Amino acid sequence: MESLNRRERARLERGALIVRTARELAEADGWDAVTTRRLADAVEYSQPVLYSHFKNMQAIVTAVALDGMAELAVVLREGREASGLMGLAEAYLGYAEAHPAVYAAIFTRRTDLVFGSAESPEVLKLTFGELLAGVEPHATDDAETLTEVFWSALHGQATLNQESRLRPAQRTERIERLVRLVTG
Amino acid sequence: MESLNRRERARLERGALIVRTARELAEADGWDAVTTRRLADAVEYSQPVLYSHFKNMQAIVTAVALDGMAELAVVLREGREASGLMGLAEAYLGYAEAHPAVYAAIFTRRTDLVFGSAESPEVLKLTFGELLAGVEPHATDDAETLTEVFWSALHGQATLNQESRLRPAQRTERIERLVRLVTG
DNA sequence: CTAGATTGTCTAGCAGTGCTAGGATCGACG
DNA sequence: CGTCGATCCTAGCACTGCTAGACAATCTAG
Repeated sequence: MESLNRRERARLERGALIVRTARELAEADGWDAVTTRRLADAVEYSQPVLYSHFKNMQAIVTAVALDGMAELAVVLREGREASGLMGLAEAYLGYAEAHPAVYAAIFTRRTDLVFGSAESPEVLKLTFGELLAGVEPHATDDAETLTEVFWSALHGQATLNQESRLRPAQRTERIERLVRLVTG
Repeated sequence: MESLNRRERARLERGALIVRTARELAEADGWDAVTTRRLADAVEYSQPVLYSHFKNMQAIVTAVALDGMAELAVVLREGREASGLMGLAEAYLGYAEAHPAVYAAIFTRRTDLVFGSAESPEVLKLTFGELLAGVEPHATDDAETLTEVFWSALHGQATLNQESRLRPAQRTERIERLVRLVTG
């Protein structure tokens, strides 16, 4: 399992290159600009190479999403450890703003990964666990449901912010209000 | 202004037919299934006819979104008048669940309508006004910001629900928790 | 009632999309 | 040197949104 020969390592490397490049293209010009031809050009291979690594374009987006989820979990932990629920909220929205394409890949684009089942649960549970850990100290009874409510509220702010549907000047105030609602 | 001759009335009628059909197709098979060819087929005209009514496909989606926003405003008012903030929240999420394609057209699909400016403000302000009217009685100071927080929370639940990322069994509990957070 | 202009509609096509079948190329090995 | 196998690319399919230009229907004027 451990020892991969040169070829296998090269393959893995190239798969990672594809995901990395897709992410860069998406962050630069949006997901609509990430087409198989452009992506293939950017990694300097032809389109079929993409399909030898991923089942389809959707799978590439999913790979970017999974990477992003892992990053998000780390960011959330740091924010929480630094300044509790407020730090958590700031970290969440900060990540969504700093990496809109990745956030879209995780949450707003149609994905083939099912969330509730056995598919790719570890990294999601990790992220949800961070949220739960932040909310738990302030929950009187059902912390899990409260976490879902809190998460939804953050997600709503993230997406509505992204589309400029909330007043930008009140951004921080909205976060504080939300946190205060939960902490009581 | 008032008197439109037969032709102009027929044109208006057909424009409405296009929007109505687009909405039906979207609700039936999702927006990805709403292509210019299928839509043209469904209304029994050729594709160019669509473009004599709308600048592009995006404009058709926008038209569906505007119709939906008006409907949503009505539904929100009814919910609020029937049972206050809880009725408002139920109505909002109920509409999003009952008309997922329309809700997507309004909020999650990329739209060419700018929200903060003079473009199509009436109907949006109407909707936001309903939310504001529901939140205001429970706000101690800045009702508008609190409304944005509340709206974001609803929107988050709507979208995360749609993608089965929240436990379905706790749906009602999440709404109640959210409302209780705001009402104090 | 006819000739001309205007309006309406369609056919056919472009450039781009995701995706794939088949052949070319290149390496390792006998 | 020749063969085999993996790797990769060219070329193409069916689809997308969108549009130019030909055609048909309707209205207007004489």
